[in-house]
Amino acid sequence: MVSIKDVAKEAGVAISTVSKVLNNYPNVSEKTRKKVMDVVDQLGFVPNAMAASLSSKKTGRVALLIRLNLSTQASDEISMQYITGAVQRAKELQLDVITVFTSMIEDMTAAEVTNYFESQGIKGIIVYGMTTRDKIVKKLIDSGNFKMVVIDAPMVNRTTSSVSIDHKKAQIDIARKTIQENKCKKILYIAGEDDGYVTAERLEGIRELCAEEKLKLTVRKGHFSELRAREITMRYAKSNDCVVCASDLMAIGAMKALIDMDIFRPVCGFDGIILMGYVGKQMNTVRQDFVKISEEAVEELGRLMQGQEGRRVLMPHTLVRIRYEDIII
Amino acid sequence: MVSIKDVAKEAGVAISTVSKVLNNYPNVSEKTRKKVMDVVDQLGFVPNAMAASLSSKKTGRVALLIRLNLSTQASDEISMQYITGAVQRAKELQLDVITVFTSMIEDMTAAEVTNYFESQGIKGIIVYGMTTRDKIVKKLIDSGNFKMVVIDAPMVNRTTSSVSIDHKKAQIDIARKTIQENKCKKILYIAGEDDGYVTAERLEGIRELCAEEKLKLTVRKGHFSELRAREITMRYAKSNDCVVCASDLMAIGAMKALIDMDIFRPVCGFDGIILMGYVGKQMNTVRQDFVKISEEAVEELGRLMQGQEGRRVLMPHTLVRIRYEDIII
DNA sequence: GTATTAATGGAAAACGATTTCCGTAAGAAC
DNA sequence: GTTCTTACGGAAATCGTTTTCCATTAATAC
Repeated sequence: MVSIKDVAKEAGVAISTVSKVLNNYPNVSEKTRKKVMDVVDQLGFVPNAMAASLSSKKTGRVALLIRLNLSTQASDEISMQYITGAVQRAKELQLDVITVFTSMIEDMTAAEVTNYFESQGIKGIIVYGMTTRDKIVKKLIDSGNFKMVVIDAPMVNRTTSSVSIDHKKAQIDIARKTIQENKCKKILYIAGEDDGYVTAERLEGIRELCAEEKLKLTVRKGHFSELRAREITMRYAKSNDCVVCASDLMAIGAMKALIDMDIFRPVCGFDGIILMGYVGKQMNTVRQDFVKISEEAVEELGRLMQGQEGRRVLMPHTLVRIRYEDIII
Repeated sequence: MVSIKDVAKEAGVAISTVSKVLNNYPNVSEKTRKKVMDVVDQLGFVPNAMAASLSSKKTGRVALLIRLNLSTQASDEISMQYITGAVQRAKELQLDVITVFTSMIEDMTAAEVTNYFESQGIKGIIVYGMTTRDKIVKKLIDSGNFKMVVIDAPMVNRTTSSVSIDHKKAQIDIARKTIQENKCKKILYIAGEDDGYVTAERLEGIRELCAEEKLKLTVRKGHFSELRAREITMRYAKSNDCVVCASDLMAIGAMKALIDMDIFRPVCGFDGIILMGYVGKQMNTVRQDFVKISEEAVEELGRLMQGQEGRRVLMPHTLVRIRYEDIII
């Protein structure tokens, strides 16, 4: 492979001059700059990233740390969209992403994880799917060795940003819409995981809405499980007139139960996954644009790596009714 | 960060001795080895991957090059499983994977792509979803700079292996099962893309089966599109008594058409995606274990990087009937 | 024409490992 | 006790960059 040395020799300048041209240093004459760039193009020179980062202590390496909740294709769809958005935007920003699943690091100590990322030259980490149980993430943040962006958790400090939609507002919006459309009074709410941030936010939303609108609210924990949601619906749907779910998968479970019971109750979900189009009934849901969220996370990470301070980024959500006709390709 | 120098000083030996211990060189006494390893553990030393690869010209970096066919969640599910398998197995083999989508490199010249991978220290590439149109992959192979594993394409040479199920046999197996169960005589076959390897293999399979069993065969191209499959079924299902599809998504489209037309025809698909469980009707399909295939691809790449020659690896497939009850969690 | 300053390019150290080559000490043979 | 091997450990070069610091040249002012 052609090195900076070859370029220097061919262009008749010193190695340091080539480096200066490549890194846009100011004190290089236009003439020299052009001469060097011509040779670079001609020789097809691309700097060796290893050498560059060893020398400069900077790298463009970033990790996407994903917690795979369940091996259902709902989680696949969401994770894949996160990956897609991150990888694409990273390429544009000249970063490269390595994907890591939390399962791969959960039996390491915090020091080991930190060392692992550091030895790989990783300077920034995007985290998705963490819960308050994941002490690793906190240690990663506390270590101060990485710039971090946490998706769907409100962690913000000097070196850490958070990116997410406003889950509380989104839950209120979609529930209000569903309730108004159907003039409901008694709400069955199927919540997510105990220790999740999004679960807490959404739950707070529905509570606030029901208090404000003076609706009766029954809350049960569905743990983001379709089966659990189905069982809960079986048990509590009769005595309520609306089923609000904290995820699409649970909404699908609820809908299946209602079909089995042969009763009608409006159901709404959360996330906007394509699977919703295949269950035969239309349901309201909140669409999160996971690709955009992920793109924004990468951009924010880039900003942090350039020295900007951490902050909270709120992304927009939309209310939709997913129809099969809209998604078939 | 703690360097090899620190370890050497602390252990009271030379830098080179530490390196020899770390890289399992033979001529180090057991005593010295232990002394060094103790210090390594104590200091939490992890070698700097940049420096190591710069010096040794070896890296553990591998790329997973994925072609996203459609942005449907069928493709999401499959891609995600490939990524999951690759990333996990790679970690175990001490490799790290960067994910790249073909869309990101398709406007580069072959030389640019090669340079890009080389400058990143990538030594091996796993390719999934290529068609004969993708000249980039051929150039990557021809460049001789990378060890490669191609999933679902029969490219094999000294430095390139292929991994896939036996698509032809799988198509024969699933079609034969469906046809025998329903005693069919006239088969409507909805094929995939014109220029795909798997399409050709599966098509050859169904042709062979129909010739052997003296069945009437009608072939139409569905381009892996649910909508196209639906239209084709609308048009040709009446005059046939079985619909064999080259993908699950097309099978779903076919099934929807049959429901609309209110006629019964056995339908079978290909891939074994979870979505099949949600369409309400049971269908036969071939299950490909994408995670395993991907794991095997990484292992094969590892073998190639250790000097083994390219070969063809055939993975097993299974015939299944996906039921909602089996997949709900 | 000389002195001063600014602009530019080059030499060399540094980054953190690997690896070759060589010197020394320990062990075996006599 | 001396010589010859062998095993082991250390010094130093190397990988391909970045970056600091210094030397040279050109430009400007007087």
